[in-house]
Amino acid sequence: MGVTDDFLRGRGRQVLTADEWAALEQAIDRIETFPARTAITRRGDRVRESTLLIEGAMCRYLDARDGYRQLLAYHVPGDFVDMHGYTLQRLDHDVATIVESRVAMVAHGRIDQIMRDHPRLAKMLWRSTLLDAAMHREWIFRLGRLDAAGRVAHFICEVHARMEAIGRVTGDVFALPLTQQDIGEACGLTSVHVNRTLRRLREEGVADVARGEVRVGDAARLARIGEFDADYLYLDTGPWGKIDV
Amino acid sequence: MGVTDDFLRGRGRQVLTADEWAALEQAIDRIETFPARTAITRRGDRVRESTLLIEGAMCRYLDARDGYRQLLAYHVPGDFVDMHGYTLQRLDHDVATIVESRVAMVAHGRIDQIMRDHPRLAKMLWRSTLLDAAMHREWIFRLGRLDAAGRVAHFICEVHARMEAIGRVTGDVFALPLTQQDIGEACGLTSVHVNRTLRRLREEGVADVARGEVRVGDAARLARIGEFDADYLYLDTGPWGKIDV
DNA sequence: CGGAGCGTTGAAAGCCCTCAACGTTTGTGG
DNA sequence: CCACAAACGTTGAGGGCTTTCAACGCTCCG
Repeated sequence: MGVTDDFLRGRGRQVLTADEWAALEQAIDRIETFPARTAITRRGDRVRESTLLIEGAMCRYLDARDGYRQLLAYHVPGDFVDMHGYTLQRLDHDVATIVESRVAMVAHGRIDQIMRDHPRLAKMLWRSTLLDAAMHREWIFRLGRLDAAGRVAHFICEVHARMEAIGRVTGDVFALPLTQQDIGEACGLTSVHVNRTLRRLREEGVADVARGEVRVGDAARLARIGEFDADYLYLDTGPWGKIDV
Repeated sequence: MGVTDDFLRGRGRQVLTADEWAALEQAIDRIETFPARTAITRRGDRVRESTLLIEGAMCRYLDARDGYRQLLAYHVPGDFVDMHGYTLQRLDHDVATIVESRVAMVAHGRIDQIMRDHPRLAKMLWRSTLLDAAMHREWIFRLGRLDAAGRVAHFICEVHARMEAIGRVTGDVFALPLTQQDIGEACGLTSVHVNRTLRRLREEGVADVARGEVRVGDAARLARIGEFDADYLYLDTGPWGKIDV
């Protein structure tokens, strides 16, 4: 059982052929550990390898002129953080750790090999980038159509579902090592308003976000506030989408 | 010169091998025409083919509880509108035409063949979905960090750049067959406020949006208002990203 | 020519931001 | 182990941007 096990966990982990499994494991060049709050890649950088998050938490963001930033994605263990860099070559945003994180580095040359020799596996990597896009779409919806409570609730719901999928929810509690400022940057809100919003959610028994943890008090209500439907995470179909190439 | 020529135009159109060209052309099952304002696919639908927009304008969107919708993407000729459906199988959003549109239908079975036999071509299709994701990210930024004028300006800049790339800008004018309501749905604004915002942009000579057309008066100023940088469209690297598989 | 959809404008209300101050937690070095 | 500083969290007041509500003009098409 190698590090790619994380990539498959919670994604259905259907049968990999021995060949495919080996190709995925061998694609990993090395494991690296980055400290908390560290930028891994900058917008415009040419990238020659992609990173699979094994342990920790990471994010992607764009900077605005006024110094604030907009989070684009939040990453949990098992996520390919910048697989899109394989084909696009240059990143259009920054990538950073939230807490100390262990990541597997995958050289793009290895992915070329997978593209040539393992079309099913290639399709799975493609799929991981499409899930990113699906989450992006839901973030657009969140920012465009929901009010502060809805945005925060939607964000919590998403992370909850994804943490659940990788077995990192204990009871109704899961880790969310973000400051209120971070949550604001994800939801297009100021940290002050995030504070007020979290207080309301807490007072109403919907969710308690504090000290890097979330305790979900009323998941159904939280989902309703955030107009959340986990469909877009495609948790049911697994990494292969039940089809063959 | 077949219909896929559109797909390649403005994307750099590097050399395709004769085989790859043929595979792409043969992947097209048929051409269909849909009337204006018609939903092509609904959220949750299982899809077995993808659509390449040849002529017209299309969009993708999510519905909110209150009846309003949030646009997720705007599509111009040459865009693969739902290539992600190939791997995800089921759509997480609706797809519709804006005006009457001619589209090429590509059966997913044909893409399976391309995955097996034409890794370079497969990588180009993958790439097209990654460009979608890059645009999604920029939409997140737009909604999360910009005010009304910034959002509208950013949106206009994006469409301008993409229309330019496919040779559909004449002077400083290009087609944008959207109502103010549509623009609001793209930018997370009400149509009333879009109206006021467009008036201001018009009065200041920055851009004139009316009667389904945009006349860009001051592109530099427009880009500054929208904090727009076309990097994320990857117009320079072309469909192949200058690498080989 | 009539109607429906779209565009335009004004007034008032609401949500979120800004600014400011203070309390709390965390981490670090003496 | 304590002290201190820095970052984070909390709360209040006031202001601004956008929404809501409403009315009316315009355009286009049947």
